[in-house]
This record gives sequence, C-alpha cells and structure tokens, in this order.
Amino acid sequence: MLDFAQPLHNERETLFVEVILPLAIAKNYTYRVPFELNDSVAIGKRVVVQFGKSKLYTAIISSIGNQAPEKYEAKYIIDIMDDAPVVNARQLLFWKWLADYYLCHVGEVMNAALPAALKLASETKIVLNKEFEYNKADLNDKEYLIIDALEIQPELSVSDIVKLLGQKTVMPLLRALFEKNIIHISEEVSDKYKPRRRTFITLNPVYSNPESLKELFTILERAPKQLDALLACIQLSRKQKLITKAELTEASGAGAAAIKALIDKEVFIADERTVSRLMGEEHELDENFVLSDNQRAALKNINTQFADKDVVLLHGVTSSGKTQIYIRLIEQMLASGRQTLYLLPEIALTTHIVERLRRHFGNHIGVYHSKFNDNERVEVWQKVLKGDYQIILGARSSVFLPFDDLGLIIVDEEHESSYKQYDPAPRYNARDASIYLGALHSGKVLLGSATPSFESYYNAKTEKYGLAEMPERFGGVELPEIQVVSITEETKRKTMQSHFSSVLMRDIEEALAKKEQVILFQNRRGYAPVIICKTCAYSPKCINCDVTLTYHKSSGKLHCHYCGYREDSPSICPACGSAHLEHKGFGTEKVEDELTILLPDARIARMDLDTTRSKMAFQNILNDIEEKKIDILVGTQMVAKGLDFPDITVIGIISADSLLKYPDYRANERSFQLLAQVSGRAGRRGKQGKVVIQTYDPTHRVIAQVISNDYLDLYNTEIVERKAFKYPPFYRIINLDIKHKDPEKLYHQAEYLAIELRKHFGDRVIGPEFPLINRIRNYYIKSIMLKFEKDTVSIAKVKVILQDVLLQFQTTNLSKGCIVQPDVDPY
DNA sequence: TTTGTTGCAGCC
DNA sequence: GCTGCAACAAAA
Repeated sequence: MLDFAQPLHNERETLFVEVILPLAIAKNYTYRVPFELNDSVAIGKRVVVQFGKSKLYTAIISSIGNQAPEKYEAKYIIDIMDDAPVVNARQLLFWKWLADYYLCHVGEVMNAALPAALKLASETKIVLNKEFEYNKADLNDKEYLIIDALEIQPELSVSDIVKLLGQKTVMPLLRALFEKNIIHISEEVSDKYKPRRRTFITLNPVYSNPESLKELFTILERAPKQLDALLACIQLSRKQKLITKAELTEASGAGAAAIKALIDKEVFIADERTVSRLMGEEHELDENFVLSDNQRAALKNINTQFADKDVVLLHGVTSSGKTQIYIRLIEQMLASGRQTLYLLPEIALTTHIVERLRRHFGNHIGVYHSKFNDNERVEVWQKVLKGDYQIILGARSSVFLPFDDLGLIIVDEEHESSYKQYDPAPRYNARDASIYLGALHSGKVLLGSATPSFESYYNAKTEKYGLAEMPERFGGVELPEIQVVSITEETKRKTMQSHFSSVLMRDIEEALAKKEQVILFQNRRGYAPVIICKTCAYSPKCINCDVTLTYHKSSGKLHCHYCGYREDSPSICPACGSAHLEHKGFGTEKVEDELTILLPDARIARMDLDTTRSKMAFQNILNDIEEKKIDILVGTQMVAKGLDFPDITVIGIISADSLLKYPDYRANERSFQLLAQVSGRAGRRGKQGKVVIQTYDPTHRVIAQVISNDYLDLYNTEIVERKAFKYPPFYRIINLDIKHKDPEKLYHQAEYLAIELRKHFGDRVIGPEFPLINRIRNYYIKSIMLKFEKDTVSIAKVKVILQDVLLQFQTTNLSKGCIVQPDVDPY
C-alpha cells in the first residue's frame, strides 16, 4: 500500500544543495543538509551557511541533489530561513541569464536583486524599531535577550547576537523579530522618500440624520470649541467633498485639540491618505478619461502587433498621452489576471504619475524604487510573492521582484540611460533585461518614448519589434516655441549679461512679470570646473583622480566629482604664489549666483546632486515649485526629467555646447533627447511655452532638428554614420575597463590583453586607449573596446571565448594587481 | 627580533 | 567579497 504521508525525501538519504552566495565568485558551492531539514529544503529558499573561516551568509538554494562532492567534505547548512521560497524558478533563470549576458557573477546579480533585509549576513547591523510598541511579555527568552541588549547598545551585528546567545542559528529568530516589526536593519543615512500625507476629516455618517445631529449639538453645548469645529465641518462639506484637517482647523479656529477630541468621540472620522503633489484639477478627469482618436488608434495598433510581436515600440511625441494608453493596457492585463510591470526612470517616480496610477488602480499597485528604505522594499517583495499586487510601478531594480505571471512590461522613456546600471556589477540595462524577462513569462513588452533609442527604433524599423506611432500632441497642446541664440553674436554686440543672452533675460523677466516659472538648464554642477593660474597655468588636480577640481562656492572648497575628495580653495597659486587665479567654465552654482545679482527680487533655487543629496531636499524643491515659492529653478539633467508643472513657461538652456561636443558616438542622439525632453517641460494646456537655447554653434544640425522636432531626420542621418563607423545598432559593443594602481604595469598588461584578444577577434579589438579620465580613485585606467557585427557574429559564442581569454589572462603572472571589468552594451 | 604591510589563493 | 597566511619591509 502506498503511504501518502511519506516525506518528500527519504529520511536516510543525505541531501546536498548548491547555493548562490551574495558574493562575486564564479564557483558554485555545495552544502550538506542535516537529516532533520531534509523535508524543508527547496529551490529558492534562503539558507544560512558558513562560508570561509567565520562568515555567515544568507544564500539561495539553486539545486538539490544526493551526490556527495568527491573532492572535499561539504559543510552543513546551518539553517533554513523560509517556509516557502522567496525566489522562484524563473527568477533564478533570469539571474543566470543576466550573469551570462553581462559577464558577471550570479552572486552579484543576487546582491542587486534582493533587498538587504532578505540577505542578513554576519556583519549586518540590527537596530530597534523605535516607533514600534511591543509587549515584553509576548517575547520569548531569547528575543527578550536580544531586545534587552539592543536597548543598551543601539546597534548590534548578527555575529554579536550569535555571541550573545551562544548559538549559531539566530537568523530565524531575527527574521521573526523583523516580521513583527520590532527590529530593523540599520541603513546608512539615505534620503528617504516620503509620500505627502494628509489627514482628511469627515463627519461620522451616524449623524447624517437630523435627529442624531440635534442630539449631538446638545451634547456638545458645553464644549464650544468642539461645537465650532463641528459647525465648520458641516459648512465646509457643502462646498467641497474632501476636507483636510488643516483646512478644518483654519476654518473653525477651534484648534487641534478640539478636533482631536471629536475624532476620539467618533464624531469625526479621520482618514490619513497619500495625496498627489499636484493638487486639484486633474482629480476628476483621471478616473474616467476618454482616449482621443489618435490614442485609440495607437492602442488598437499595439494590441494588433502584440499578436505576433513580443516587443512593441510606442513612439509618441511629448504630451501625446502615452500614459493613458499604458493605463488601458494595464486594465486589460488586470482583467486577464496577469501581472504588469511598469518601469520608469528613477527620477520620474517622485512625481505625480505614481499618484495618478494609485488613484486609478488602488490596492492592486505597488511601488518600488531606491528612495524607499529597505523595510518598505521587503514589504513590496513579500506582497508580490503573495500575489497582493497585480501591478508594480518601479525603477530599474524592480525587474528583480518575484513575479509569477508577468503578462506585460512597460518600459517608459526607454531611451533613458538611467536604465543602465554601471557602478556595482551587474552592469545591466533594465530595458534589455525586460525583454528577456518578458520572454521568460511569455509576456509582452511595450517600450515607450518620444525620442526612442536608435537601437529600439532600428529594431522596430527592421520589424523585429512592432511599431506604433503617435505623432500628435494630445488635446491640442502646442509645441513650445524654440529660439536659438548665438552666444558669439551676442558677445560681439555686447548684449550678454554674464552667461545670459538678452533674449533669455527678456523672456525670464516677462515670465516673472506674469508670475510664471522658469527652468534654466546647465549640464554641470558646482561653480567653476577649472581654476587656472594666469601666471604659470597651474590648475589644481585631484590627488586620487586625473581630473581638475571643481570650485564649489557654497562649501568654499574644491571638489572632485569622481571620488569625493575635497580641499580648501587656494587664494594664491600653490605653484608660483601668484594671486591671479582665474575661474574657467561655469556650473549650476555660478548660474544661480549670477542670477541673484541680475534679478535680486526673483526667488531662485538650484536642483542638482549637491542640493538634493540630503534627506527630503528633492521633495522640498518639488513642493516649493508646486506651491510657487520658486520663480526660477537652475539645475542639471535632473530638471529635464519628471518635472511637470503647469506654470513653467520658459526654459533656458544656458549652454548647449557641452552636450553637442561630448566626445561620444551617441552625443547627437543624447543631445536631441535631452533638448527635446527639456523643451517638453515648457508650457502645458492652453499656454504655449518658450525655449531658449544658447550656443556658440547655432547652425548645428541637431539644433535644427530639435526646433523642427524631427526625430526621423535625426535618425536617418545618424544611422548612416552608425553603420559606417561600426556602432550600435549594427554592432554590439563590449568595453573592458582595465585598472591598475601602477600606470607602467597597466600599460603593459593592457597591451598584452589586447594582443591575446586580437588572436581571437582580430581587428574587432580597438585599443587599449586612455579613457576620458585616466585615473579614478588612484587606479589608472585603460579601456579596450570590442565591436561585433550584430547579424553575423554569435554574441553568445563571443562571450564564451571572451570569458576564456579573461580567465587565461587573470591566471598569468603578467596580470597581477590588475582588475578587468567588462561592460556589455555600454550606454 | 618584533611589528607592520601587501599580495594572493581559497572558501564548499 | 573576506580571511589568513606568506613574503617582505621597516622599526627596534
């Protein structure tokens, strides 16, 4: 007779699991499963293992077997942390693909994929959650011990707790405490995103009939303040649907105490809600919008193309209403019961689009991005795992969430470079990864952009992707008027006031007079990027990097934008003692500074990395713009993205030249995208905006294309060059960054590596060359570029060979001290 | 001789 | 990625 109660694995059998460790190592590691855990092991569950002499790590089980490794004795798993897998099989495939495609280790992918709190390690720091009130009687002895220790010493590492309890299996305990919200993992101070919350007050419906209301009045007779508040509430509710607590306090003059008393008595019902930063106007409209004919056609087109194409590119000009189409598509997905992932560039996620979708989709939607703290991220992760969210709105890292049936991925602003991660490996592009992820789920991918990347547009043109176009703006919003100003010309006529042309100044002044707002764009932060001695031509350099130091007036120091090094700004030349130090070039800080002199009455703010680094600063600036406390906003790239405010009518590009002259094959594409995007910020419904582009090169082809808003012309001219000079979309690029502390050794090693590579790839190997910046953080850098024909060369095979060559290289004596970092599809 | 520094293999 | 050791260098 069959015994159905029989456990999954024979109890006698010894199981071994292969795990993924959150480290940059190539090998797989096998651990032995203690008998008592035989039934609990499963692929995708987290286990605690010891790796090396003393370190504990959270690892993910990637496979289970019963063969003991031959060459070594496997260590035991210390513990299993999950009752159910936190990572599903598709995710593991996705991780593997990413590691292969981007030439990195699965462990690095795991690191990027899992929120920190899901991978506690010995060094993870634990802190108490101060806001949580718990009953000590509910804790068991060990938990009590931990909490007690944390009350004395606010921060303990996992290994401290191991010592404290005298046992190795502390992770489940910590997990339990974590889930009960008693402890947090400690994080460096990062600015945390806080949605704006308001408390809304409504009268308890119990009092909707006159009888009970009358009764209430009698009861409150002896509390005149509360009576005032009640009356004010009734009065306000005639005029508006929603009453905020602040409005009520203001209108009644009753004070917060009276209102609180009424809430406590359940006369008022308080409801705290996240509200839009863009107040009013759109509220009603959004719930039940109607697509325009163009939008309906585009939607239909997309749906038709999805029938035989997995990826469709939606090319719609700014303000053509792509978001409404996305919403309709998400609704379709929701109806069919499948999940949607909606990707946006990081910065766009702090604006009203989140609220707009929240309002539309309510509890179905989860938001995930880097301004969220780790606890919030784990919460979203768990909810996706449980299937609580049907829709995820997030930045690039949300491709890692544990989706189980992803029907649609929308990648908005697909051309954005912020989809590509550079610094810690994996150097992945979330847009490209999405296409693979979509395929893994047999889902569809929609790429959206007003200025598509050439790669995507080419793929659409060659019918690899479907293409839907929306050439018209929605609701008759006019394109801004773009005026180009020649700096050369104005300088000759002596009409430049420092960096502002007469044209720009006039437009700014006119806008200010009309109480409208202005954005000025300058693609460089700080005050002056170079300081140069007029006598001996010396200019201060960073001690760790090969760059000139940028003068920052606010700190009075010279900053290195690459490693963070700072030093005091010299008053005389450190080389020759001359007092003639000249500031060359200008950044946002200087623009702001000069503007305050030229327009002393204007309220000016600056938005760049320096002013938004601190907690909440970014949000504060946005609030100030919205509440019209700022007349002029000076900023870097940041201002181009996701700033949608109706009263911004003038945009000034202080100097387009640094964009146009950037030494990169993508410079024209990028310039167009950025200029088009910045221009899109000017003017909204009913108001035509104005864009002023200042440049030394007013006849530049790209500027003409921006003015005529002719993406196609740009594409057609550029694509010819791309083909001629062997660049994407016709060729794939893999960059190898080679780093060494010793420039001599670096030179020889890089040359040697290039020779080795040429043996396999011939003249597809370019370099080694010095990159734009020669040395960063005391490492000298050379780079080798590899270009492969897209149509005829199998990139998978290339990567196998490349991996091989690199491995060979790294095992020779010649390569000691040398770091090679591959960057696949650099962006 | 002691103490400090750096490079490097191996971790299961 | 981290560790511990070996080799080497500087201080004593």
